[in-house]
Amino acid sequence: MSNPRRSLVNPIDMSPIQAIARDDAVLNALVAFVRQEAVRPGDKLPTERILADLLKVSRNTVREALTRWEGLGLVERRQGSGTYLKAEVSPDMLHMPLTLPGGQDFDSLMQTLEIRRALEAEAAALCARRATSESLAAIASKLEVMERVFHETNGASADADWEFHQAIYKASGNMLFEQIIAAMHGIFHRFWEHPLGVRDFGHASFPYHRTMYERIAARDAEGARGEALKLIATVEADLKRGAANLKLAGTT
Amino acid sequence: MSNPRRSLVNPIDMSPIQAIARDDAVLNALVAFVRQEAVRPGDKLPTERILADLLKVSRNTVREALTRWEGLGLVERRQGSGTYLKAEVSPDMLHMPLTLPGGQDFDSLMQTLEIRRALEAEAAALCARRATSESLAAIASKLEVMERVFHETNGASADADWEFHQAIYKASGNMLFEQIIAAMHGIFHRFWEHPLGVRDFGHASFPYHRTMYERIAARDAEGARGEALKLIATVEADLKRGAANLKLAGTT
DNA sequence: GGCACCAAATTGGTTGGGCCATTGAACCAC
DNA sequence: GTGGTTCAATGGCCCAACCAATTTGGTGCC
Repeated sequence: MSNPRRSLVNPIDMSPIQAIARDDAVLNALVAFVRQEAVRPGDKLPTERILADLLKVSRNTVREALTRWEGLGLVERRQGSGTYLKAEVSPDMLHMPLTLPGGQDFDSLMQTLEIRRALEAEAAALCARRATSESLAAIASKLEVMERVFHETNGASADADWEFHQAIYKASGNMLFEQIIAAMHGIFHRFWEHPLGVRDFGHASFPYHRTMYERIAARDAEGARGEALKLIATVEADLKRGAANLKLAGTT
Repeated sequence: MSNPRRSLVNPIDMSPIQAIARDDAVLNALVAFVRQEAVRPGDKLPTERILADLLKVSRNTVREALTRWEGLGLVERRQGSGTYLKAEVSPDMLHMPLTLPGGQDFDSLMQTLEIRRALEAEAAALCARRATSESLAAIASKLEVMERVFHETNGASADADWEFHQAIYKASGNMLFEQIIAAMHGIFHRFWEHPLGVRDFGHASFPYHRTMYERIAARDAEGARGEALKLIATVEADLKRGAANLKLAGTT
């Protein structure tokens, strides 16, 4: 036979690289494609069948790669239509999926609010320092829409409200604020599906949107932070009110 | 963007009709299985073939579901061995995939620091209000270890430093702080593998650990917040110093 | 018994084929 | 135009293999 001790001493032949990562290669190719073709968020990506043929891999492999991106919120798939880019991608992007327990109970909601209070205040302060005239105009526009919808619908301005806040996060120059707070906001939306007796939830926060905007427009960072804190405080009060209702209803 | 006329006419809100998602059902079933069988992180999950047969779906569908979880870091697959749980799962988990472009440059690190500044300050304030005597003792213990290691090793107390901060997050009574800041911390450390010329990085923050602890022990929420801000400020200064070095080195 | 070695069973990774449900656009009747 | 119909494109799912890495268990040699 051959040398029986070969396994103990391995002088050369160390090429462990490139051993795997078939579907990772698909994603890298997709990143290259996006850059080369200047695909913008919202644009359509090549179909799975075309990608499979182009990259000489099975369509199933393409699907698993896209499934990973879908889980990370980078693409959106619409059956019968196509796959669309949802966020910017670049070769050296850092994906950091964070999963944390997000219950539906009062304590969990209160915890998300504590996170939001910290971030909302900081975002408002940063926004006051960094907002460009364009982003200020965008914020003002969202504010006006929100106020108009609020009066027209007698307070049902949740969507416009959220867009106003998002404009502030964008203007803060740090997209992490928007991403993290968006996750917290998602919990609240699942919460509102189960209505809990607080009819005017969020109404008390209404006036602080304009005062916060005014402090931002005045480049008053600490003032903006203060108004943001007042705004969150009203939401916390509403939440506690709802928790009280829930406790009453639960003990019947 | 939004439809400005919708509010005038029809306030009906249809359900977000969505027949089913086959692979979502697989994940839900897996969550149920994990809870029922008390699977702990590190344990092995059923094989793909068994799951497919058990849930009466194709193995391909099982794979797509697991691929999503793998992308979120919830499971780890080892070819030839099996699929292993990597983190706790619960029916109402909050997935927060964060993506920041160019995770290695100065701007990205600065963004993570801005998040950490907001959260660190709030956590310190909450900790000052809520810490029990036990958690206070734990924080003091971590502080002493850190200070001792700092002097013994001439400043190489990064791990002990981190444990001190974690003790504060735990004492804040809101685990979201620890988890989110841990993610930010992870980015920082990954970057620190590439040393960048700042030899005494983090040394300036040393004295503020004790002052922050003293404000917490004194139940002085705003004082603790202030010390936390000072601490982060020194890290920001160090980072800017490193960025200056990097720019010099990069333009040669 | 203890150890190195080898071969089969197990398990995730990939392939290529196929069918179904949904979408959207072109087309047609009214 | 309006409203339906047809039809190709596309993602969702299934099937039955085979490949590659790992584990496992046995075998034979000290």
